[in-house]
Amino acid sequence: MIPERQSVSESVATRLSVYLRCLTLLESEEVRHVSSETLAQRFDLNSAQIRKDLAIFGEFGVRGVGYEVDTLKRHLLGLLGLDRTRRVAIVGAGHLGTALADYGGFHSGEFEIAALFDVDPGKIGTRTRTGVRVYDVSELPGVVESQGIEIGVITVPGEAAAEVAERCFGAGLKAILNFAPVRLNVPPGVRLKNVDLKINLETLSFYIAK
Amino acid sequence: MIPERQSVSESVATRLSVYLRCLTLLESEEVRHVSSETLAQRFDLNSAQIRKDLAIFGEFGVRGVGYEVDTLKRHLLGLLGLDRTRRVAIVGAGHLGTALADYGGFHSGEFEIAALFDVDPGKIGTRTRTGVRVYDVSELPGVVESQGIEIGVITVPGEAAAEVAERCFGAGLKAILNFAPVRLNVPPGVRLKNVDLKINLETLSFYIAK
DNA sequence: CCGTGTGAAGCTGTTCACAGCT
DNA sequence: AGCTGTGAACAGCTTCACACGG
Repeated sequence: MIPERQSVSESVATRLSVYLRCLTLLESEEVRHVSSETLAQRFDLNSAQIRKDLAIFGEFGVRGVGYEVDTLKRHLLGLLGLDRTRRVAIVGAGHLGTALADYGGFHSGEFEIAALFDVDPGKIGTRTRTGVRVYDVSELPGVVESQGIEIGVITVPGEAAAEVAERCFGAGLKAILNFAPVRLNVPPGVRLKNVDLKINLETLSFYIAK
Repeated sequence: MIPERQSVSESVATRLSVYLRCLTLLESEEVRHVSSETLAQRFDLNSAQIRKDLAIFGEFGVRGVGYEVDTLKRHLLGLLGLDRTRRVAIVGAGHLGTALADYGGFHSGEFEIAALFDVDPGKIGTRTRTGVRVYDVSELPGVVESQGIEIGVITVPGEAAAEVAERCFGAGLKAILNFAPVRLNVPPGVRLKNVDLKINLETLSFYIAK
């Protein structure tokens, strides 16, 4: 009935996260119940898709009534594995890495940036503005283990990314968000997502060209 | 024959950018000619897809031979509108905005971060490490016009994003890269791409959950 | 009667396989 | 002979439309 994670498509997983955000907004407006049609109209989604996405994981709605905002939100938090704080390590304490470490958007209890890593002796031992500590990359396995870190964010230059990725896998990280402009080969069981800023800009450029 | 930009799918546009990167790498290795099959094997792509993507825009290859690296690269640069430098404005001179402004990955001649914008009087008039100047957001239309800026990057907090986006449209920007965690409504003719870090992390979290 | 959950239809994007050009 | 360019097959995702349960 409930499918293997690997088999659920990226689009569905992404939309679950979108639905969660919509519900959080509705909750702050003290809306108690919502139908898939109302959700769809309000947030520019397709109602059938919402129902189908949710139905993959169970029957969260009530026929003839709709979904209870609070209940559905808790279900989504559970599905997304956000019923407990997930700890994140950022490898690469450059400007981007430290900006992400201090980025307010993550500090809602779902994610905690537990540590930064770098090779620069001048950075190791320091802390960011919000107090995230910078460790030597060689300490990655130990810190990941002791702090219960599960997700790695790679913000090193492209040349260093492949080696850093190997270290992340070796340290036991099971999910990687990669900002380096290179394609990484991941072992089975590890999930990778790329955020390639240059490719994003080039794609935009394509549509305004000519 | 050559299709309207709007009709070309996002995936194709993104892959053009990927192909460009592959060719740049081959060029640096002084490889002169390449077949779709070689490209596919080397960079883990599908050869039929490469051919089909390229064939949308013209006949860039030679049957029985393959593609000339240099020629194809120039075609791709042209298609992506990168045969001249595209100027970019970043709105939001916080840590993320300044990190992006100084990010080395852009400085290959294709893009130039021409200006930063903020509302904080303490930031206005300053420059980043690499010399990008911070302007008052109210100066957006004037600076966009005088500097020939075409692409906007939004790195303001979610609450401010909708208003900032309107200012970008008003200033005539035709492409927006949005880092704020909100869905923006764009007028026709403007291209939007979202980079939502929280959604990326939540999607990763989904796959390591349970 | 209303809105969910879902089979079926429709559509988009990917891959195959080969005709045709060099 | 070799590899591109491309119609046809295929796969996956989205949307429709309605049966079913509250």
